[in-house]
Amino acid sequence: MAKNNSKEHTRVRILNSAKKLFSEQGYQKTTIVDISRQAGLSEAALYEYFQGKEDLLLTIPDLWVSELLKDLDEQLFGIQGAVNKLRKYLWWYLRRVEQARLDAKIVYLFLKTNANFLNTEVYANVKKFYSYLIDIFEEGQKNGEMRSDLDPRIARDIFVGTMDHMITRWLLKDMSYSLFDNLDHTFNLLIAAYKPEQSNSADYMN
Amino acid sequence: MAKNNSKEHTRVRILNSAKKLFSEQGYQKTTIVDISRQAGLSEAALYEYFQGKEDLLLTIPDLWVSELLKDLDEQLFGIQGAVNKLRKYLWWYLRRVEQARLDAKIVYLFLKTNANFLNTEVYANVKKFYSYLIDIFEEGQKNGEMRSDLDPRIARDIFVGTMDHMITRWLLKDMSYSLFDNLDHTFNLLIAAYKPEQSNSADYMN
DNA sequence: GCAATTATCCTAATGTTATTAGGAAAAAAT
DNA sequence: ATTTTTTCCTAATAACATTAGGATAATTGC
Repeated sequence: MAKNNSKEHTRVRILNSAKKLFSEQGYQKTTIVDISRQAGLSEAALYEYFQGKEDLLLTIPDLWVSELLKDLDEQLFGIQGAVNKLRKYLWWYLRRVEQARLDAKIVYLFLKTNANFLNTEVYANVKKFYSYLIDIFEEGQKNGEMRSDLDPRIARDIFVGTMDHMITRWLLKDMSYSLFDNLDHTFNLLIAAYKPEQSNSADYMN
Repeated sequence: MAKNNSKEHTRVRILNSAKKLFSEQGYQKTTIVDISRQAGLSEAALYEYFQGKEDLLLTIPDLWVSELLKDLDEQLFGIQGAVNKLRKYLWWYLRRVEQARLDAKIVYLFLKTNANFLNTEVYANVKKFYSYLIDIFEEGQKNGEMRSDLDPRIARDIFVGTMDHMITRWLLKDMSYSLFDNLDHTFNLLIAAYKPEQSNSADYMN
């Protein structure tokens, strides 16, 4: 345990250094020397723990996204109705993003660039993460919360697109405000897109 | 003219080589030697035309985006109503993207990564390009096509987010289908989000 | 037309970085 | 206490981006 512990500890230390430097200076401008110094090691020692710079870049989001995925089920457990689930999904995810800014920055700004991204575990997990939404939209259609002609994949595209855009903008603006500003309005607009065309009555539910 | 012409010609040849290679192999994996060979030059000669690799990366989108911006006014000229303008905006832009896949790939996958992006002419132009939408939403509110409580900036975020997401996905999937598949449905959903709450009648307009 | 100037290009450095070799020091196992 | 394994380090090595310095070709001014 002691061995494993210190080995794991060093690994984590390197990851955190990389995370910090990548998100501060960008992937390209961060050198292996930077990272290993920050972690209190020589460059060569770093290669005992990671295959190289790219491996480092891909491992960071891998950990974060699989952690998210694990939490997602639990968060939505017991929530009734598609709209409520959707709302929880959005609020929960944005909070996680605000809590893990560095990870988010790496995922949103540096990962897509990478040529190997599509063959990564991360990519598979991101897909799972988003495909969850499809189930929610299908549920919404079945129970009448959402319009019957809604294509769940397109509904997902709009939802994910809006989320991702908000996050990317926030990251580019140096995370200088809260992602929750005006979130209610945004959410209501999205719901309006998904809702059945209303004829009358029952507008006081919100 | 002859001088200028051949100089411009070489410049364009280099740009096209870079564009091709960046979008094929990614920015990082493309070397200056690759680019200069492809353009039929030595590495050093390339530096007569561009300051370096990064300059090359930033110049490509710069040209494309400013060209788009020039065209935009003309495209929307004479179109009546906010919904119609929005529709035209979407259809026109996606066509331009399909026609300039390499440029689009560079803008969407490699540009945001770059640390200097925010200080670029491109960034300023992208902002202009998107802020056009705000005018459209304001017009829609004034003439009653859109709900009065609509925040134009948020409406824009949803619109741009959805577009960008569609395009990014399409690029990552190797542009293997048309961006226009299901576009009508997507557009209708978005419009539903923006429209005033309808009470009755007049549902047959589409 | 011809010397002078300028534009365009090349070969050969230089410098920065990622990655590896080869082995020392420390820790763990026998 | 010796062997084995883990962890780390000081140099290489190698891939690139970028520059130096100058050759060749084109253009200009006379």
